[in-house]
Amino acid sequence: MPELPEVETIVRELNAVLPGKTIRDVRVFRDNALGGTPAADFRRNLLERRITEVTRQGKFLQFALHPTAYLVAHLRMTGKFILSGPLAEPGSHHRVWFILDDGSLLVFQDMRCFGTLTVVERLEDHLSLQALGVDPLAREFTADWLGEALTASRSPLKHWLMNQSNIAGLGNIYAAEILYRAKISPLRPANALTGEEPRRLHREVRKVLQAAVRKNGTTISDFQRVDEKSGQFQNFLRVYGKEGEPCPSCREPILRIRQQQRSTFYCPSCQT
DNA sequence: AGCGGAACCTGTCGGC
DNA sequence: TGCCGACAGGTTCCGC
Repeated sequence: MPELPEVETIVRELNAVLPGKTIRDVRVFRDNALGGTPAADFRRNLLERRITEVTRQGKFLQFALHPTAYLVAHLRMTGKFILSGPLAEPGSHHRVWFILDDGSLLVFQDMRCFGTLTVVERLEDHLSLQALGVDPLAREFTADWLGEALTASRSPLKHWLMNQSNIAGLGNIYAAEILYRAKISPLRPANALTGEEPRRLHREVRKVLQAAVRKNGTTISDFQRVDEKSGQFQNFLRVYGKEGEPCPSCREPILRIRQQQRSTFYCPSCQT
């Protein structure tokens, strides 16, 4: 489900309310997300820790805890964090409740059970975080860096953009939207870009992500913010999910193809 | 290095 | 109505 703009939206909203609150209790209703850690250990590692800050790296959320440790979360396809008042019973997709010292509830819910929750002492201990590439909203993500990085791979661009060890945070929707706006075919090998193309791609990565963050992300079927409101960027998508509809620029029908077992939407006439 | 396939789960939608 | 396959904002592992 969520890509960088959706995770960024959640992080901002959590950060507005969680810092200063202490985890009084943890209730695990289904433990798929814990990666084999026994629920009792998971609970004990979080009990009586105070949340100091919520940050993001790529699509990972990081809850910094006092006096020590981090809760690292990945929402995968259908994970959500919802803030709630006290509840008597868990909802059908509630997996974990974090009960806070003011009586409120941070609910981790996840229909498909792909999401992950991990507690580590130091962020350096989290292998998946260590494998991430540059965050596209960070200062290090420059046009020069991108141009250089692209030369190292012959992967199709769509695949390259979604590889989290290159750029951390892009997924299926934004990769398609970025390539459309940059007028570059998703099928082109990464190292085949020439002239101004890397610079154009860099500009669109930044522009699309920043615009999507301003709209609080994209809600297609079920992305929800912390307060259960929707994002609004779905109203600005130009190709994703629009197979057969006319390209906004040239009126040719948008195509849908299969790449790496995912749908890719693009305009075969504008994107070359 | 890169690709296809399968796996992890649940739900929805369209076709017959 | 009901069954069945395809598909879904993700990642990882395995074999060629």
